[in-house]
Amino acid sequence: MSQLRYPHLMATDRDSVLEAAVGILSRRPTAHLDEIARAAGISRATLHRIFPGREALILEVGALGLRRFSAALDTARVEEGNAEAALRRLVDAVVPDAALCAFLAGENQLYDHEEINDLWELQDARVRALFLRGQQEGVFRVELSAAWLSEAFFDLVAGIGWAVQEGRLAPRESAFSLAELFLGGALRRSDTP
Amino acid sequence: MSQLRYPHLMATDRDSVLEAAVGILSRRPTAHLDEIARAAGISRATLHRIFPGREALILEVGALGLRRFSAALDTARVEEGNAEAALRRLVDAVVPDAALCAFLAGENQLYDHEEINDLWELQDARVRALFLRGQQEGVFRVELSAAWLSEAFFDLVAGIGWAVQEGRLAPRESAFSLAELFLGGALRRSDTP
DNA sequence: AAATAATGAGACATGAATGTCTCAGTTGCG
DNA sequence: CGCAACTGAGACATTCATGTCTCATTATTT
Repeated sequence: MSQLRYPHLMATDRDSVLEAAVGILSRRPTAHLDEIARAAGISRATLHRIFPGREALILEVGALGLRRFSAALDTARVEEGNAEAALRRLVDAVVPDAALCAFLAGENQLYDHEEINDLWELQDARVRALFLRGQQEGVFRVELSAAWLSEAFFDLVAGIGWAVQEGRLAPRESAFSLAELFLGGALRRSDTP
Repeated sequence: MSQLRYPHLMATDRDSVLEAAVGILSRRPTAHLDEIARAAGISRATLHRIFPGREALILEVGALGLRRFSAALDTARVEEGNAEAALRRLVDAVVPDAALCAFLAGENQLYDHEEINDLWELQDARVRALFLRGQQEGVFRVELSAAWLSEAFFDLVAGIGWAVQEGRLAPRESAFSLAELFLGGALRRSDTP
């Protein structure tokens, strides 16, 4: 196989196909391989040469999403400093891959794959830990469980991904909109703490 | 057909099947009809007798979701009184049907059906109008667009539906968690306005 | 209790998406 | 220039969900 020959080039090639696939799959998870191949600018035959089949493709999309999300957590250094600042850094880091996260959130078929599941659990735990830490530091509200804060955060990231992809939200506004709504809520306040 | 014979009984029967279908479809939109039939406690043959086919079933699930959501908007009287109070009423009214809304949010296949699309647009406009009114009244933040507030609200409703369905959130906490996070955000505040 | 209707189980055909193959055209590299 | 690898287009078989049908069983009504 060629990926053994040109590992680096092949990796970016695979990733570019995967990103094209996300663009289609995040909207319609049942899209035909034909459509995905066309979106990636390659033929169905080549798509099959890169990924053994649909299942493998979906799996790799999930793996890519988790890699990106993991990298975003690293970039944002979520374990360091003030919890609110850490979350804002996470928002900035994750917004570019929001579409990928939207796919992850909606695709529960991946959850019977052990390796993917473990990796997801790992990243999810990091996010939950961030909220728990923030609650202990008195930064985040304690009336809302850390699990729900984490869940809601993912939901809104996915929502950002969908909204941007369908042109309902300007990409430049996305990070601000996500951070402000999630952290500050919808209510107007006279004094900003 | 029997629905002509016992219109009322048949309606509730249909709805109960549809609700069972939502339980499966909101998680896995590609679930086989076999699985849906078993979840509804009927055979695949009977499922076919009630709904001509998969497409018809999906369509009716969407229509049910929109009926419920429309009814929730009516029940909450979203056009009346203080916008914040109206939204809190809406949360209470919509939470019982959160799973249905989660399906609606994720199912973009319905959007090429004119009747469904129009009905959806109507309800969506009511929600947007609520946020716009709230902004004009000085209740909701103006830095976030009404469109995004509406989008985010749907995302969180869907998230509530998923979380409850998968046991990650207690049903009794769901309305509180949704309203508090959406309205107040994740940040702890010294004074509650 | 008899008759009628509804249901469930299963067989069967159909169609669509997938997986596999071949071959001609293209690109890239020596 | 020539060779090797890669790609795209298409044909083909296969698989599987769907749609349709029949028949025995159950329930419902009269």
